[in-house]
Amino acid sequence: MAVQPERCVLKQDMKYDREQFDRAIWAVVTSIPSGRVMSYGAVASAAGYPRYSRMVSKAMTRSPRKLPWHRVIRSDSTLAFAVAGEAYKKQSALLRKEGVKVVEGKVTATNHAVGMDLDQLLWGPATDE
DNA sequence: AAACTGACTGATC
DNA sequence: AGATCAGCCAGTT
Repeated sequence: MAVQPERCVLKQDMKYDREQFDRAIWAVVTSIPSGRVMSYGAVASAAGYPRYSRMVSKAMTRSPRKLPWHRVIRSDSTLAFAVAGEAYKKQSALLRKEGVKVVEGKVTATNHAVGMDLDQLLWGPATDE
């Protein structure tokens, strides 16, 4: 099905301002609770920038503060770094330390609800209770 | 300025 | 389930 010609809910003629964008992204990432994860796309949308999933990582890299970057994963629940790479291993370790189950580079459950369906695994301000 | 590059995604096969 | 693909959009060559 052809989902989304209508570009979700947000500003499609908004002007991209990096400063502002970064702040919004940092705020969302910071709000992800320990033991929960969120996809790049979900972070972007929650920040008010649907379709900007690819920019999320850039914004996080630019952050002067330490963000819980390890809680951001792909929408298919896999980790975004190269398998076996340093970052990949670090992320898995950090997540597991928070009670998140990571199997073969894939988050199978968070400590919020072990064994839930993939859809419900991703935490977001809009979908969380 | 044009081409190439990703810590991405949803659809399709 | 796993691989491919076109679409995505600013950043980097």
